[in-house]
Amino acid sequence: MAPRVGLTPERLTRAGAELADEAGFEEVTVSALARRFGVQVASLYSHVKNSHDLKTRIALLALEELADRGAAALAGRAGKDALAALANVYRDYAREHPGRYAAAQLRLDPAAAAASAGVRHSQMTRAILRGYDLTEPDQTHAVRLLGSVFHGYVSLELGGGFSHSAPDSDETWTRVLDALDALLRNWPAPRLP
Amino acid sequence: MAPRVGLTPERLTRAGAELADEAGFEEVTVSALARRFGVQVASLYSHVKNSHDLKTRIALLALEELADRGAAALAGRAGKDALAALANVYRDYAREHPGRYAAAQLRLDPAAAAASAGVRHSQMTRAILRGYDLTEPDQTHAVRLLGSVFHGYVSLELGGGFSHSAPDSDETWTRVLDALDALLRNWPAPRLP
DNA sequence: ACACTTGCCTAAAAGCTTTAGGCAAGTGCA
DNA sequence: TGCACTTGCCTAAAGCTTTTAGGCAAGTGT
Repeated sequence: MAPRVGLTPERLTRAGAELADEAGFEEVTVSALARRFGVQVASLYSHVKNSHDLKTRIALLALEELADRGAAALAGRAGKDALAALANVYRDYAREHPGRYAAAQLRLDPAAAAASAGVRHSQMTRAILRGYDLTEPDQTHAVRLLGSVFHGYVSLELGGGFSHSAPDSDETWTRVLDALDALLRNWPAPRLP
Repeated sequence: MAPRVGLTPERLTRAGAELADEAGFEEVTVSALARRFGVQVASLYSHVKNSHDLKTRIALLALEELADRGAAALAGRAGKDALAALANVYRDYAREHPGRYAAAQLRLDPAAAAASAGVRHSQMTRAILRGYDLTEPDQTHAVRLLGSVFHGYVSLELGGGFSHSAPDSDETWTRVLDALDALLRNWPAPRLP
């Protein structure tokens, strides 16, 4: 055995993300990761504080990757084009990397959350809304709605909620994007009680 | 110690649900439950197949409770009234019982899923759509959209995504419901490419 | 009163987490 | 080149969770 394998927090995080995609995020464990590197379990504790720390790092990696993809997809697009592009980033990422996507759903403590790419995500959604005519408080409402739909749809679809029933989930997805576009172009005023 | 505590699968499931709400669904463990009943760990294995079985039972309980509340809330309501009532059932349940709500998100194997209250949930959402003018394929699209928004919003809100930023999440929630109502009253035709 | 069922017990193996302390492979500096 | 120093991975060990196997005695039915 090579005396030094070259462990680093970054390599552990990447390997953990791969393991999550292959076996599911719940299977990501310090032991499993050590096994994967052919190394004793205790060795990982020099690079990672504990199991929770490892999972948090994977979550932060996933959020960064998602934000990077989102930024790339948004470049040069506006309006419905931009809306669909960002939405597809989330959906495609979740399908390609289900374990990482699950990791991104991890509840982060406030410290980690502040240092995460979470802000970039809401900024990207807000950027999309520049193509529509919404004033300030409504923009925030719309950001939250879009976030809810993207996350909710992807998460239900990944859980198998839409499989085995017609029509096809792809068709619903395009119709949902049509509907959101229509809604944003015609955002309703607050309803008086 | 009383020689027989009176364990049953039902009591274990209920106690597990309470534990989930108090400590979080990840803390629900056969050991913790045994501790709570003042009983040896191995004793639980006569009533519950294994850890996964226990969690599945809690998930099924939560789905049933949610469906019951939904049915009660929907009785005698239609249109936007019904929409808001069902939506609030999800949101309120998640706030009152965060652990149970997390349990309801558990990936069920197809067997358990078929025996779950999942069908009642989509039927209730479909019932709401009777107050709007949608024909068949669009109804399914709308059911999926509503499910996504309800689940997505509640889950982001529970994760703290909307706290510590103005405006208040309650306000966004009512505006989101207004928006969904408007959207359903004005459901867009498929956009031709 | 009897056998029978069954509820909870003890025992034990196996896996994951985490801490403490050690040795030797690399690194820096004279 | 040789030395001290850092640090990467190791062994050891304790604690907790899961799960199976087998046992005794509290209830149940006849």
